[in-house]
Amino acid sequence: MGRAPCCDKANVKRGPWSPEEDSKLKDYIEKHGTGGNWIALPQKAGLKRCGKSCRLRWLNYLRPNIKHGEFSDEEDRIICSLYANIGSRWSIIATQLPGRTDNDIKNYWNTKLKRKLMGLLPASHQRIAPFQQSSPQNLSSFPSHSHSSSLSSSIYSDYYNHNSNHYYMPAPTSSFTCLEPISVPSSNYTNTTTASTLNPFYQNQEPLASIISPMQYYPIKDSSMLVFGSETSCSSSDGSCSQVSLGREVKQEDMGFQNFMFGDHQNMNNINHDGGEEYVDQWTQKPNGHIFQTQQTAMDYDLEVIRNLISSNSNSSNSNNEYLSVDENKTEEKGVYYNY
DNA sequence: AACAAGATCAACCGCTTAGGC
DNA sequence: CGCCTAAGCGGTTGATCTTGT
Repeated sequence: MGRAPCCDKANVKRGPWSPEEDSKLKDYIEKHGTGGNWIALPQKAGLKRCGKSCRLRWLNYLRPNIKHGEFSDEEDRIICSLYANIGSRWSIIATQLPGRTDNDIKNYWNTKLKRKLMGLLPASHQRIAPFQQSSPQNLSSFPSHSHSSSLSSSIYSDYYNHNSNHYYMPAPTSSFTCLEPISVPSSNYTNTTTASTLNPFYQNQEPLASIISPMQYYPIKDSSMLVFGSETSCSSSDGSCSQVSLGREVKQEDMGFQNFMFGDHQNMNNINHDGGEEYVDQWTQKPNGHIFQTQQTAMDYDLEVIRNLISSNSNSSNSNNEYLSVDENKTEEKGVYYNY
């Protein structure tokens, strides 16, 4: 048999939470924790709410260290970079932004950041799908518009600030630097500690550079294995502060299309040269024991990709499928599976 | 000042996944 | 192994706030 039903929807309060309810929930959780059972919690806490609602309220609002207010340029960068790589996996993105919830990030993306990225158009035109207006040439001229918004200028500041401490791969034609401005030391990485230490922003966090786009870093001389460490910051998704590591505990679905590099040599990535175009063979071990090889071009993602994602998402109710379709254009699965 | 339109974001909905039975 | 439910997650909604006319 299964478990008891979630809640009787007819007898639960809905809508905005009152300060009294917030107080009750917060007090209860601070004293007793969630007990691993959200369904039973509201009754114990004296709340006439669905457990699901309590969970959401706690995770998105009442939980300690929740950060509200303006997103920084750095956060903007992280969000758009991750979005380019993993799509709308808000909970995963949230793990890289301590204090931010997936809901927050999702709202921010949908209401502000997306528009910033598309902000090359006047505000009065931004509701029109840009891809139906812009030629590829226009898109590729993005950097020349980079001072049109704070986001753009911050993003491109690194693009223009070429120096030996930055590894980035400006795409030959289009140059989306959301993907690029994470500073990376010039030495080859072999472990998380190195990346984290040399990137102050990522101290105590994942070395995001490796998540954003591993592909962007491989041209560094020879094989530059980027390895995820463990994540100790709270995930917005479950509030349990469990270890969330994109490299180690990422869900199966997150691994299939994202060419994350993993520690423990679970991945064996080789750089190849094929007719002048670099690509990477990636060997990704899935949780089910399969080893999954993908191939990806060196150019990886750029602004156009993000814009296409935005565009295709707005044209479809199934954003996941849309995202994957874009990804599939970039990634050629060889369809080789190895069972352990 | 009043109204409309747009922007924001908390909350809900519904689907997927994991795990108990 | 299949059924069932809780938890988790992303998409969507709608109330409220802000801005423009």
